[in-house]
Amino acid sequence: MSRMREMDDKKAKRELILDAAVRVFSRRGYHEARMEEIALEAGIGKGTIYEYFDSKLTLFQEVLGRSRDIYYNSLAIENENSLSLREKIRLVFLSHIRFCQENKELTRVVFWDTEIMDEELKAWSYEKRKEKERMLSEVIEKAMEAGEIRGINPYALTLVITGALGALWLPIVLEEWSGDAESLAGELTDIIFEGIKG
Amino acid sequence: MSRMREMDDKKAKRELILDAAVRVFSRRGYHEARMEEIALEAGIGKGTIYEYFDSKLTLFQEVLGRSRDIYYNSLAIENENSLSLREKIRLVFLSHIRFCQENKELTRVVFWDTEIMDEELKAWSYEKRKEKERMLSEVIEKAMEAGEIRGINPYALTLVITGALGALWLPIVLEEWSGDAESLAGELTDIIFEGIKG
Amino acid sequence: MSRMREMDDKKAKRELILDAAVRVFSRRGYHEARMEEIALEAGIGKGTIYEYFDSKLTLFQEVLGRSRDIYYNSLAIENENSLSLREKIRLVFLSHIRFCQENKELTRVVFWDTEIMDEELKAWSYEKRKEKERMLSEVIEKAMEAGEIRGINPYALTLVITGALGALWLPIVLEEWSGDAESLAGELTDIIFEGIKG
Amino acid sequence: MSRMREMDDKKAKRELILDAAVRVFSRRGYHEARMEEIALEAGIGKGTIYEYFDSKLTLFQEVLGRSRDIYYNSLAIENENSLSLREKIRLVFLSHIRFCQENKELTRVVFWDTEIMDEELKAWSYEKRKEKERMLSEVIEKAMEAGEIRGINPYALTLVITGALGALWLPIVLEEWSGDAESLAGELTDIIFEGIKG
DNA sequence: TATGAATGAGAATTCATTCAT
DNA sequence: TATGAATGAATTCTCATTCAT
Repeated sequence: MSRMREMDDKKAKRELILDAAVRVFSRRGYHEARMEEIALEAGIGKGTIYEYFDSKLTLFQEVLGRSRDIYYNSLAIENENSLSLREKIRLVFLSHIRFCQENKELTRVVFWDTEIMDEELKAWSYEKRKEKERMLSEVIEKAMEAGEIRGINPYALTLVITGALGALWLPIVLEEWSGDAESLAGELTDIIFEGIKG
Repeated sequence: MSRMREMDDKKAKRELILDAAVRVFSRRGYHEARMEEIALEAGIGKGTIYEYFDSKLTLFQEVLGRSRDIYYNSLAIENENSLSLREKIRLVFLSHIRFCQENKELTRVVFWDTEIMDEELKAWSYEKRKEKERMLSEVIEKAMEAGEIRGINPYALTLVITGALGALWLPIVLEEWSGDAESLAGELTDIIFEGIKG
Repeated sequence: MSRMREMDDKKAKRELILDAAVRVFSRRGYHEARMEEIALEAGIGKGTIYEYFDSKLTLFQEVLGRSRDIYYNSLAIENENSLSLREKIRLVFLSHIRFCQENKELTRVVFWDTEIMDEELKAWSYEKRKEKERMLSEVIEKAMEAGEIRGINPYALTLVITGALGALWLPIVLEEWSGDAESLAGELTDIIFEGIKG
Repeated sequence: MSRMREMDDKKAKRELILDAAVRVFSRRGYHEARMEEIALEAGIGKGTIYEYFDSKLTLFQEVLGRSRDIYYNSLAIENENSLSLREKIRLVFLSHIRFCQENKELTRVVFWDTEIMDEELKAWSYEKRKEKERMLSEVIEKAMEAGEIRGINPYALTLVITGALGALWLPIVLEEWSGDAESLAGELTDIIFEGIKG
C-alpha cells in the first residue's frame, strides 16, 4: 500500500473513531460514555481507540474542540464586515438554528455544559467563551459609535444575544421545536432591535 | 425522647445531609461527588446517608428538586398580578441576579446542565421547563391582548428572557461579574422593551 | 467496640493482608502476583486491600521492607561486641541458615532479586546493601587491627561472606539442602579462617 | 537468492533479534521489556519477531540460555586439566570478573534472578546449576584426593566459590567497582586457600 | 517474508452500597 | 439509629499476539 494511502487510512480511522465518539458522548455525556461503546459504535476493537488517542479525556477534548470549531466556523460573521449589526445578529441566529437542526449530535456536545472540567479544559472553555464575548462587545461598540444602535450597556446586549443562542439548542435537539429558521431568526432580531413595547 | 422530638431530629439530619450534598454536588458535579465527602461534610457516617436516601441518584434528585423549588419560589411573580409585564420581567431579572449572588452553590446545582439524565429526572426536568415556558407564554399573551406589548411571537420572547437568565448565572458564580443587580435588571428590561435601534 | 479493640482489629487485618501478600509474592514474584490472589489468600475481598494499602507497589514495598527488617534483625550481631570475628561470622552463617530454614517464604521475598525496581525502592535496596557492606568492612578492619586476622583486602572478604550467604538460601528454600545448620556454619567459617590448602 | 544465502539471512536476522533482546531484557527485566521495544532496537517490525520466536517467553528463554552458555564457556576450565585447583579457581574468578566487565548486558541477563520462572525454564535453570555444582564438586574431590587441599566439606567450598561469583557481578555492572581483575581474583583465591586467620 | 494495525484478555483500581455491630 | 469496614461490579488502559496485505 502506498504511504499516501496508508496515511489516508490512518486519518480515516481517526475520523471514524471521532464520529463514533461524538455520537456516544452526545447521548451519554462524558462520564456515562464507555470506551467500549465508542469502539462498538465505530465497529472496531476496544484497544484500537488507544492507538489513536491517549485516553478517554484526550478523546473527549478532541471531540469537544472539533465540535466547537465546527460550530464557531458555521457562525462565520467575522468576514462579513459590510453587513449592518442587525444583519449580523440575524445571521448569527440563523446559522445557529440551522447548525443545531443539521447537527444535533455535535450540538449536544458543544452546548452540554459538561462536568468533566479537567483544569486544562476548563481554562480552554473559559477562554473560548471570553473571546466570543469580546468579539461581540467590539462589534456592538462599533455599531453604537456609528449610531446604528442607541447607547446601551454592551454587556447586557451580549447577555441577551448569547442567552438566546444558549436557550435555543435544546428545543431543537429534543425536536420540540422544528419551525422555520428564517422566521425565528427574524423574530428574535426584531425583538432585540425594535423592542416589544406596544 | 418524645416521638415529636425524634421526628424533628430525623428531619434535621435529613436537612443536614441535603445541605452538605448541595455543597458537594455544587463544587464537584454529580459524577465527581463522593458519598464519603458528603458524609464528611455533614459530619456523619457514610452509612447514615443511606438511612435517609436510597441512593446517590435519589439524593441528587432531591437536592436538584429542592434547589429548583427554592429558585423558582424566589422568582415569585405569579402572585404579583397587579404588576405590568415590564415590571414583572424586571422583577424576574432582579430576583434571578440576587438569587445567584446570594446562593452561589444552589445556583450551580440548578443551572449546571447535568449529564446524569436518569430518565425519570430527565422527564421531570423537561416538565418543569415546559411549565415555566407555559407560564411565561400565558403572561405574554395577556400583555399582548392588553396592548401593553406589540404583536410578537411569544416563543421568541420566551427564548430571549429565559436565555438571558441562563446566560447570567455563570459570570455571577465565577465572580466575573459583581455589578449592581438593580442596574443590570433595568438595562436588560430596557433592551427588551425599547429595543436597541439607534 | 472499644477504640482499643478497633485498632487491634485494624492492625490485625493489616497483618493478615501482609501475611497473605508475603506468601503470594513469595511464590509468584511481584509481577506475577495478582491482587485478587492476595485477597483470596487473606480470605477477604479484593477492595479491602485498598483500605489498607494504596497500591500493589506500596504493599510490596511494605512486604519487602518488613521481611528484610526481620531478616536483618535475626542476624543480630551488632550487640555481640564481646565476640571474636570468627565467632561473629559463624553466628551470621548460623542465624542466616536458621532463618532460611524457618522462614522459607520471607526468605524468598528477601533474596529474590526482584525486577520491580521502582526508583525509590531501588535506592532503598542499594542503601541497605551498602550499609551492610560498610558494617562488615568496619568489623573486618577492627579485627585486622587487633591482629585477629591477617592483612587482607576487606572488600574481598566481604564478597566471600555475603556471597556465601547469597548462595545459601535457594538450596534451603528449594529443600535441596536440609542438613545441620551448626555443622555447615562451622565448616564455612573454618574454610574462611583456615583456608583449604592441604 | 541461493538457499544457502537465504538461510544465512534467516540466521542473521535471528541473531539481530537476539542481540536486541539481550539489550532490552538487560535494561528492563523480563516483565518491563516490551516486544515493540525489542523490534525497534532490532530495527525490524514487531510482527517479524514472531516469525523467528514463538512468544516473548520463548525469546527470553533463548536469550537467557545463550547468555548463560556464553558465560559458562568464558569460564572454560574443563579443558585446563593440567592446572592446579588453586590456579583453576583463580582463573574462574578472573574470567568471571572480565566477563562481567566486558559484557554488562549479558551479565545482567545471566545473573538477574528473574521471576519469570516458567516451569520449564525453572527446571532447566535448576539442572544447569546442579551441573555446575557437580562439576565443581568433582574437581574439588580430585584435588582433595591428590592432597592439594585438606579434607573439607566440598559443598561448603562450592558455596563459598559460587557465592563469591554471585556477589561479584552487581558491583561491576553498577560500576561501583572497577578495580583490577587480576588483583581481586588473586585476593579471593588467596583468602580461600590460605584463610584469613592472623 | 515482513509488517504494523487491530485486537481483547486481563490487571489494577475505584467507589456506591451493604450490613454486622 | 448510626457507623464505617468490607465488598465486588464495573471501568480504563496495556500489550502480547495475530493476520491481512
